[in-house]
Amino acid sequence: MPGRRKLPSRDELRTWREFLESTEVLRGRLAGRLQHDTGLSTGDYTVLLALSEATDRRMRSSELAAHIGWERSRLSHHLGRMERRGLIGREEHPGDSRGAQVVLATAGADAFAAATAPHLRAIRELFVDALTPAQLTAAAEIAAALRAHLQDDVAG
Amino acid sequence: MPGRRKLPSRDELRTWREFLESTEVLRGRLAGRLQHDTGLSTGDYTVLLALSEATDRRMRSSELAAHIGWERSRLSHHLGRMERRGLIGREEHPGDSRGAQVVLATAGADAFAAATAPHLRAIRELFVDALTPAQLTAAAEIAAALRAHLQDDVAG
DNA sequence: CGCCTATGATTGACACGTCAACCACCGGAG
DNA sequence: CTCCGGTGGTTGACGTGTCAATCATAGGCG
Repeated sequence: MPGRRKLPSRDELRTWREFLESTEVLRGRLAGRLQHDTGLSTGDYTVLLALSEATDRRMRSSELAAHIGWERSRLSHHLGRMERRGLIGREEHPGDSRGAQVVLATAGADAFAAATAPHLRAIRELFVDALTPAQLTAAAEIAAALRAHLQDDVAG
Repeated sequence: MPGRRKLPSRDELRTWREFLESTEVLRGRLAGRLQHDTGLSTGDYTVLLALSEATDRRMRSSELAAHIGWERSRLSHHLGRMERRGLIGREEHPGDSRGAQVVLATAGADAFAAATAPHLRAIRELFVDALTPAQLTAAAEIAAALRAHLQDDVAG
């Protein structure tokens, strides 16, 4: 089936490059703003958000990893850095001494509380405000289509 | 102006999160495929592409940085790694001893030649094929809108 | 010519991510 | 009880990215 092996057209490629580049710039700009305004990285924010919403503000490490979609190793490294800064703590899991509990520290809760409004505002300013309502809808559809397609790609 | 300070709605936020996440997965999948198939990172590919298209297959370092939109420091680090692997070489610029010329090495040209078809095919399979023609057009428009908006954000 | 600033490029420190190896503990089979 | 595979989690090595500092030369000006 020769059709299956066709390479992308010039236009498709240009679309890809511009899509790639603009989303990369967007991501970087948002990260820079968060870092500058609040001293947190987007990774920090993701972890703190998950812990804030967890019952008792603590979560098993692998549970946390699954919840935010990170590899365990990545999370472990990141938690190490966050622990050094006093944002989170680690405690032994009662009943399974392999396990670790990640607990939201006071400094972490404070940092998250201070960060959330500016961060959401930045998302609105840099992403939502950039697009028309129709484009925003299209973005959601594209995201869904990509997710579904990439899912299939892994499975089959 | 209270309107200006409004936070994104739940739907807007969900769109943002899914957009962010799906593009991240896409990027990672493409990078993994390129790495696996050809031993090159996306950064390697970007640099090699630019050098391949340059007259005489060489380019001034800062020129290259501007062309691919990288910071000079980032490029310098990356070139160091690529030079170690024999993909590129560095020569003194004739007429400006501050300058460095980056030259495409034979190994680099070969690696790029071998990588381009698989990479383009991966872009088609993972990105182009995931979207309907209408969605692809929408993606191009979104990219353009984001680029324009982020441009303004820096300027004004 | 000798100074001075701007520019081209590199470096070092550090955050972040992936991969593979590893360690410790759990729980079941013999 | 002992062995053993599976699971939870960490570690080390290394590639990648950013920021700030540094260094050398270019090029103009006195």
